[in-house]
Amino acid sequence: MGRAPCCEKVGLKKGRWTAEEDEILTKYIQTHGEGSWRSLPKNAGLLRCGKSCRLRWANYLRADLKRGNFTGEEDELIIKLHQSLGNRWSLIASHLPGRTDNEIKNYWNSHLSTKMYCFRRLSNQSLPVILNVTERKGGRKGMKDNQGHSTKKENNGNSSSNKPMEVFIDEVVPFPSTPSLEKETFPSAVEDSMHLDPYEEDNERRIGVMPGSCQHTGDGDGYVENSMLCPTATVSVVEKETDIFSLFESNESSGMLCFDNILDNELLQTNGDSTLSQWGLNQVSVDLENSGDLCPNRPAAINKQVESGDCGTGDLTTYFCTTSCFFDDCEVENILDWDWERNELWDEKECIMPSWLWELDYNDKDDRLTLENNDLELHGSAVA
DNA sequence: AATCCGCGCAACCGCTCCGTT
DNA sequence: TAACGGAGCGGTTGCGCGGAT
Repeated sequence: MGRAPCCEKVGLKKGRWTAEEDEILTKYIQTHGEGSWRSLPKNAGLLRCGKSCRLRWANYLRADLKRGNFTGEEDELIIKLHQSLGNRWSLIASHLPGRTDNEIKNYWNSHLSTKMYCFRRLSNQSLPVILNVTERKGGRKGMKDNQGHSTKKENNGNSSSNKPMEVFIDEVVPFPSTPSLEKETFPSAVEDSMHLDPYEEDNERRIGVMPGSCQHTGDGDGYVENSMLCPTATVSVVEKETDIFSLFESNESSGMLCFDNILDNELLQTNGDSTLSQWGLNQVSVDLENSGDLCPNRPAAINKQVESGDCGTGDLTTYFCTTSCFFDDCEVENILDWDWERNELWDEKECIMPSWLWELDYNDKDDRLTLENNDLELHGSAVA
């Protein structure tokens, strides 16, 4: 027994709104104001469901709506808010004047979420795997046949409605979680990109690329603001027998295991001898007020905050970085920053896009971001 | 020129929340 | 306190445009 319909559906029009309908709805709301959506269609003389009227008004006809592409600032804000709030689109929209929840949701699903490179543990596999999450493929779907029936195939109970985000797996690669698994296949692109053989003499050492983020951790009043400033690819060296995936907490909403989950949980509460540093990551605190000159070794967003002076007395901000860029005065080996304008990952120092992160068959070694042996030494000594 | 395919986005659906009776 | 109904939210669908073949 289903739920009673929200309105009498018989005889109601569905589908795209016409200009005439828009005009009727707009004039009615301008005269009578918003609200009473259930009775509105009847009173206004529209053959539409009240919900449909509300949606049309809220998402399209309202005068205060902003049109046009999302700006870089809006992108950043959406990412940041989504990190904190999850899929609460209406809440996110309330922070972006002129943007609707529907618009932001669509934008997130089509632009922002699809380039995330995430880790995921498949339920039927004992070994963690790396999934290459690529952009959504497939054109029209669910087309109707000429009788107007949906042609969508049944999926044997694996309803996509249970999956918040579609994930397309190009390649599944077993991830060696401990040295005892050292002969497992290692992601070729990762291995290759390092110009290192992870299986040579020093077998204690293991190289991995973890998609990550710079993490901004509040203002000293005990509140941890889980806001992501930028996703930063972190090159880390793992020296101890640690199952990285034991650190991951399942993302409740998507089931994806993302690097941010690590930062959201245990790593935020760690100290110098923690698992954080085992992974070649260090927590760096910056005194925003007294930080002096801008440091190229910091994430750009931190420097931007310092530069703008957008901070109060004694404000501290914290971010995580690889060991090689831990010290402000040391030589930076690599800081990979997401370029929201280009929608690409860039090496801030070399000004190149490390395409090996996305293209597993990338062959042009000259343009490739490299991690030389001395980087490895730097990682190793600092971790120790 | 015709067809296919990828994608953006408007709109629908079903559920939950919350105020009222 | 329970029942009811309106409003709002988030997930999903599918239309239509434009580029590729």
